[in-house]
Amino acid sequence: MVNNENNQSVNPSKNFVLPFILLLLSRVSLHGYELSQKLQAFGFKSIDQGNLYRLLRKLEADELVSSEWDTTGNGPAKRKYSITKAGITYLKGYANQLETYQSMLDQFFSMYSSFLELYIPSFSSRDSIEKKSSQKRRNDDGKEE
Amino acid sequence: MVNNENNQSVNPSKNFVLPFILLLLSRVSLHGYELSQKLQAFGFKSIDQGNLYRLLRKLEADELVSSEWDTTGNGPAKRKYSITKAGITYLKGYANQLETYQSMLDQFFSMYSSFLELYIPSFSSRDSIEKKSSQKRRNDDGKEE
DNA sequence: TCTTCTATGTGTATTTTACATATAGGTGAG
DNA sequence: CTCACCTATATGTAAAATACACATAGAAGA
Repeated sequence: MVNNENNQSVNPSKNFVLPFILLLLSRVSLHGYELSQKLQAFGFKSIDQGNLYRLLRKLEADELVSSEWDTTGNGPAKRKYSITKAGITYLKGYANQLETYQSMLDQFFSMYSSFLELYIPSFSSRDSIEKKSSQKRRNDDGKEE
Repeated sequence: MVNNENNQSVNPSKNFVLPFILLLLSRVSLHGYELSQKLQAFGFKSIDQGNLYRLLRKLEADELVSSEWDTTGNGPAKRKYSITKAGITYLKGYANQLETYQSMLDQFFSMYSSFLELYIPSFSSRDSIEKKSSQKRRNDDGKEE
């Protein structure tokens, strides 16, 4: 599931959630249930709990994360996950893939704007397509041309 | 595979290529081989030809596209695909999902910048993270603040 | 003739995802 | 005290998606 260095899938549809998990764990150790909630906050509306726990065990087997039981606090024991050095390396690789993905989406919406103008002639290009983007991008020189 | 109106997957990892196919067909009719090439130009580096043709037949069965044999021109006969009215409706639905996806990526890279600053203190935020984005986004008023 | 490119497919194993279910500690209502 | 509900982790398995191999066939050119 976790591909090796030269085999990281370029197809963004594979394990999309994985880089998000690694990124969250790069900040602070979390257990599965917390991860599930943070991922939902990220926009993953239907994380399958069972598969998430299975994925975490797989990541541990691949040594991208490590875990230990946390019996402090109340409620059932929690398995607290931390990222490993290898996990950080993978995070960087996945981030590169997500950039490609992002640029594909940019291309999609650029073309989609034209589509809307064809099908809905009254449509003005600023409405509703691009406004959900929470961030802007800069060029290398920091200007925004 | 193609979910109905109330069941369109929020998980962007499912059938990521599908909205791109519908978008391409919304502009001009294409046959599978052409689609394959255009998708590669979009950034899909490893479209499986066999699965692409299978997906197109599935889309036709679901009436999101229609096809007819094109025997003009030279070379083997081509199956020319066109988008249907239902296909256009689905395209709009998928576009909404991709917006969510885009915002998730924005959140990812926002957090990832902080990560890099922690792990690579000399990192300056304009370098290498955001520069691969081919496009910029505007606010609703058209300015780029 | 042989290779290469265009073009469309099928077969099938593997991987991923979806859905159901199990276990168990803790909290609060009634 | 028992029942519902939340936290927390996990397994079993069916369905869907993807990867990889291979088949067929027209046309072009060496």
